[in-house]
Amino acid sequence: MSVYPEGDSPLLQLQEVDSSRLGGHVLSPAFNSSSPSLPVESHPICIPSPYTDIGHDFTTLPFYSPALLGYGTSPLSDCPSVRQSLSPSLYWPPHSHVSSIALHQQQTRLQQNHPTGGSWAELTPHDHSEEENWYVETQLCFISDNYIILAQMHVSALLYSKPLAKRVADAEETSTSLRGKADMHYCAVCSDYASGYHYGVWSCEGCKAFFKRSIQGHNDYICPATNQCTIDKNRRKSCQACRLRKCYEVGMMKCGLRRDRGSYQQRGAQQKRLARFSGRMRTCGPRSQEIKSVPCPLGGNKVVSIALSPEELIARIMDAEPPEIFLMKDVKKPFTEANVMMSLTNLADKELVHMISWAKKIPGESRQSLRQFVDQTRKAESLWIPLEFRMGF
Amino acid sequence: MSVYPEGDSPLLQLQEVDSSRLGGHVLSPAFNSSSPSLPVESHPICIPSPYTDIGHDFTTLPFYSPALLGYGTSPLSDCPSVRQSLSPSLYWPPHSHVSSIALHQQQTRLQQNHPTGGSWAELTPHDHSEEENWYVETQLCFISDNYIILAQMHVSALLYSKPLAKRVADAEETSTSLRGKADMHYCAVCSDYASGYHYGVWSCEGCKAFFKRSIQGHNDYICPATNQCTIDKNRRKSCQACRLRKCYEVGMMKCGLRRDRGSYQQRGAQQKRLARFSGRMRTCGPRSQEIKSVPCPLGGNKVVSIALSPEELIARIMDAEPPEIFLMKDVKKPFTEANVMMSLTNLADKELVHMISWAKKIPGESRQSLRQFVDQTRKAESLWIPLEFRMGF
DNA sequence: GTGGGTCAGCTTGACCTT
DNA sequence: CAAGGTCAAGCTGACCCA
Ligand SMILES: [Zn+2]
Ligand SMILES: [Zn+2]
Ligand SMILES: [Zn+2]
Ligand SMILES: [Zn+2]
Repeated sequence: MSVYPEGDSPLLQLQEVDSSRLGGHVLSPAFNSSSPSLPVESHPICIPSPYTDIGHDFTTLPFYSPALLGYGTSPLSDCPSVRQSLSPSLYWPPHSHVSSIALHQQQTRLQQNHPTGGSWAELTPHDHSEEENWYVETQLCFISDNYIILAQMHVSALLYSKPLAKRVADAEETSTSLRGKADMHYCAVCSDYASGYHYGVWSCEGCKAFFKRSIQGHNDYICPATNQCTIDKNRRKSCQACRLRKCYEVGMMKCGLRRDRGSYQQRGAQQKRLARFSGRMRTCGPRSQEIKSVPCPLGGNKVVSIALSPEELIARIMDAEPPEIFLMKDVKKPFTEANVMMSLTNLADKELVHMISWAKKIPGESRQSLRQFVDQTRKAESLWIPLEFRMGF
Repeated sequence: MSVYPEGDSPLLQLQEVDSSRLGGHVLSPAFNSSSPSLPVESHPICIPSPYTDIGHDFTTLPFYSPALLGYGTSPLSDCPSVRQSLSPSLYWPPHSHVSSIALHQQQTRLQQNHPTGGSWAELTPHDHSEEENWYVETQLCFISDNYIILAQMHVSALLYSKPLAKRVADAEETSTSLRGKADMHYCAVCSDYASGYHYGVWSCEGCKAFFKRSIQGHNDYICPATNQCTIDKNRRKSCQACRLRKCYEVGMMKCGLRRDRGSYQQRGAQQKRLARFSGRMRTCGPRSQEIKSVPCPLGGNKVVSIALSPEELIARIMDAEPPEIFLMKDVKKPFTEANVMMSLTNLADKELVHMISWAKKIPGESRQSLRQFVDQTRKAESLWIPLEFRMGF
């Protein structure tokens, strides 16, 4: 039975990798703190570049509303409020519009030409009193037979207390200052002079207010062109859709990046699975992916093409268990904030790929919703711009 | 058989034409020695756009190498010295490489912060008791059937010390007639319900008012995309530039006079300037565009899908007659070099847009080369960013 | 120092006047 | 009837405050 026809798989290159290394890990909560010898890392995961295909129609992509990447503390925090604001990684509200997804590269590249500083290299273990736990989380939920399959992935890392993006930006600024513009920041959205660090990025008053209005109310914008409008100081008013898209693209979030330090103590037992890495970073922990199957209260009344016994279903789910992924091998030395962040993002990319691949192997009704998910993800992959794009590597 | 064995020769041909023309015309020795300004050659152009798609290859773009646009003094001008100071920065030296277009943004940004020249800032309206006639010229050459179509556009502008609206009107007035076309009751611009026949076309209240405002005042719009925005009821507000362009394309005109279909009107001795307005086009005043058709010596025997009689070809060309564009409305006071340059650039931008639009209406073999032209131009459109970007406003 | 509110200035277009 | 005027409504962003 092929849950997902091979020909339709948009991520063939990834599935192939996944298939080759399906291990015996089955829903295991066990945490192997470090296995640097795992072969997973040796496979470069190729996320299709968002900059190659500009012919996509993004107008129906209901994906972008919340940030795709959620950075924050305490990924498994018990505080719902925190989680709600941080975990929306791949959660998109039904009402959200997708018209704002297409990337625009020029503006992004604008910020790229500064090698991120090495401030992080100075970090030493005793500095961790202010460290925060950043994470990237992805989750997928769909119906499989009579169950609701919920997959959660997250990659976490300990970072310094200061918001990473800002630290990177500051590092860039330091680099920039070498050219004489000491304390001048530019809006990550429109390249105008930034008035401050708003909603997680350096931005101008206009983009700040625009984003504020967008997240507060009206935001169903339509691009008159192809969702690739240039957003700069003079043209930012011309296309709201692309402006909002770019706001998200550069990392603007409704919830500010600053987290209250107290969340650090809120880590529960589950969080302890997370392992530290070199004293300042956590790997993805045991199984960064969790799979939960709960009875579907609605009763799978929808068509289930192939009925599976509980045992068979379990077997398939177990068989679909994805490989472990570890961050350590990806991280380049020195452990600059930039390097860590890039590795973290790459790891999140892999997580997403594995999750999709995993979901394909879950039998049953999931195919339809999975199809949707994959389509959206494929289009949304542009969001997973590796850090080098967003941070100037 | 191709008249241009190279395949890409039409544009090269254009280049040659430009070069020769530039040497003989634009660079005419009209300069007044009293001008303190830098000579033309000392201002290599750059119009580098930071917003250019870096992934594009501009090395094969022959369009911009030598000056496609000639900015210079009008042969009729009485104040060459001032003109000289204006013209330089929009010249492309023949040796310039297009590949240099794709510049890094930061680099450009730094360059932007240095407005070129300041001598002009001292110019004040009272210095312009003599009227000056500036013009922007654009030309396009391609093969249409067995003809080489050479289109030349130039826009002349009069700079006065006083508001020039009346002068403009004087220059534009031409009595024409127009025949109502059909039962069209939808806006020709945005497809909304038309409220009447405004400015020569069926149009809605919105487009009517928009066009009114545009011809009355501020109309230096900038398209955030590639001048190809979709203009409909929902998106017409998103791109003023494309909306105005479409207004002109569908035949809106300031004078709003209707022309009888098929009526011919001779203009000039050299060529007949037949003003046919098939329900939407009109001729309004002296035409700034000249169309020359000469037999192609190489005998373009390539496929001509539709054979047109000379009369038909002429008719089509006449039908494609673009609107007039005047600079005066755009120029902001004071007449600083920056303001004038910005207006000139905007004007050239509009010219290019209109020229492409015009070329699309020319039948025959031109389609292919036009396609190339448009594609390249589209890529190069980022070059046409108004001055405020290049001069750091 | 940032999130959010404020409101003058601008654009739009339905409606009105000439 | 159409050109041109009017102005409420919506958007923008500089400014302000907590
Ligand atoms: Zn901005
Ligand atoms: Zn857009
Ligand atoms: Zn309309
Ligand atoms: Zn446009």
